[in-house]
Amino acid sequence: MTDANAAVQDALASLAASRTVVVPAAERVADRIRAEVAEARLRVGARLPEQALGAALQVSRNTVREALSQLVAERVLIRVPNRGVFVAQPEADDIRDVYSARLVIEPGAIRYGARAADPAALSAVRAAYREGRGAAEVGDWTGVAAANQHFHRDVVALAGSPRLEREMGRLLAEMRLVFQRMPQVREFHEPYLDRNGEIAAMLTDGHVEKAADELARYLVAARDQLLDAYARLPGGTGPATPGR
Amino acid sequence: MTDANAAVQDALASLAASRTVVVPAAERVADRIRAEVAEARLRVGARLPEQALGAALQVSRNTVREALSQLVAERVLIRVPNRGVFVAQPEADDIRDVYSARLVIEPGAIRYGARAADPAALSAVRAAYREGRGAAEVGDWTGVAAANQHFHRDVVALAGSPRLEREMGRLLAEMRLVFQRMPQVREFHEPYLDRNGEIAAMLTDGHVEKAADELARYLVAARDQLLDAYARLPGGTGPATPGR
DNA sequence: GATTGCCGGATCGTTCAACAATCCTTCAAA
DNA sequence: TTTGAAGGATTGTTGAACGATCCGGCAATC
Repeated sequence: MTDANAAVQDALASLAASRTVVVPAAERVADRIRAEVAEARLRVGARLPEQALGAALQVSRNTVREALSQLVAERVLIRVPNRGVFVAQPEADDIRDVYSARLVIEPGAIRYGARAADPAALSAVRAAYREGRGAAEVGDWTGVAAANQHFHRDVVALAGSPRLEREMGRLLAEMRLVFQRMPQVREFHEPYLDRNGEIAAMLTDGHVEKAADELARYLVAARDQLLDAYARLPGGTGPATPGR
Repeated sequence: MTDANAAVQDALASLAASRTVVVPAAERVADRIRAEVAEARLRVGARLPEQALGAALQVSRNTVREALSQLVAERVLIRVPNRGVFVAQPEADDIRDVYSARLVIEPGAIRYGARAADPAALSAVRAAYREGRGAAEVGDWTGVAAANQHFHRDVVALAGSPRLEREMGRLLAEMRLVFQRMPQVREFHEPYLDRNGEIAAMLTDGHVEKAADELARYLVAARDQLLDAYARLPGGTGPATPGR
């Protein structure tokens, strides 16, 4: 390939990229709010008034509505008709449901996933475990929590299904909302770090059934620990959406 | 309980019900379009112009946009920025992805589902199989196809997770779009009817691992048969969204 | 005949203003 | 203390308008 052809190829690639970079305003607003929630700057139960949000972000109220609807579809927010949109506040039944879904998806991905024997996918699972180990060694428990999510995300990536990965992303976003109300990050993550390592090792050694069964037991234990802590929260576990 | 108390109770129940019956216009529009697609009156690739739709349904264009966005989030429609919204037209990669997801979720629900041993849930699976058997006996292959979807829906219900059931509903909606392009309903469903019955029997007999593994093989076979037929479609398998 | 450039029309994404409906809070009356 | 009414806030929807984008058709050029 000559230099002239390479230049044309570069220009075409750049043009194609520029065509995909234009992001509609509503999507930008949704991205922004999603990040605010994910980083816990927007707390569970917080109300997002359309008017104020439009003024703050310099977009019209209609655009805000579109963005909020997108996040409602992702279950990050919840819309109460005629009352407003709130950051979702998962309650005990939500936790049970999320774990019921994870209990099928995660061991299922290990046992039946199209990439369950793919060295690259397995390597990502191990890397996520090591990321958590590294964070724990410097006492960065927020980092341990993040790495734990990467671990579970990468387990589901064994499925080789973008659709399933997106749904898992939604479940993990809900888990982050759950943990917003849990100050004791260390308590909920430290006991599972070694278990992540064991599961990763079983996977690497090809013991998929053992790994799947161990992960199922792990998820049951984690769910029960969370439900126990939730039941002891101040203010109890009321409706999933508070008053304004 | 006296008659006067019963009347008050009735009135209160009626009032509570009326509070939940008010459906926002955008949601009614989305429900309407969803049904048109599910019943194949709106074909894959069809374009849905906002203006015309608003005039036809007597709602404003903004309300149409909200409804369309909801269906885009469900993957029933696909939005091409600045060009319009189209009924999604799954291509080969979409089929691969949907099956990769189902290959994890369905056997996973059998193996790890919270309701995998629940007699009522297992009874629903058997009933769906019998529904298909009944439809086949009168040559109603559309009915066989519908019963087949109920079968798979009810397998996933073994998970005991409303979130997972909703996601499965989306995957099944996509399968219906796939089959819109397949005139030979009988060919794609008849071979699997007996297999549905075998899986249901294994479940009833408590052979969950055998049932899960058989379902995985079934899904692989179904996927490969579909991909083979898709490759032979007239017009080939182009981009997932046609021109206007 | 094939390619390129321009123009017009259609319509999408967004904004704005307005209105009806709903809900919540506050205050006064019983 | 309870009930009812009024006021204010805001949500759901409508309609008009405008800028941006895209596509198709037509004419000019090679």
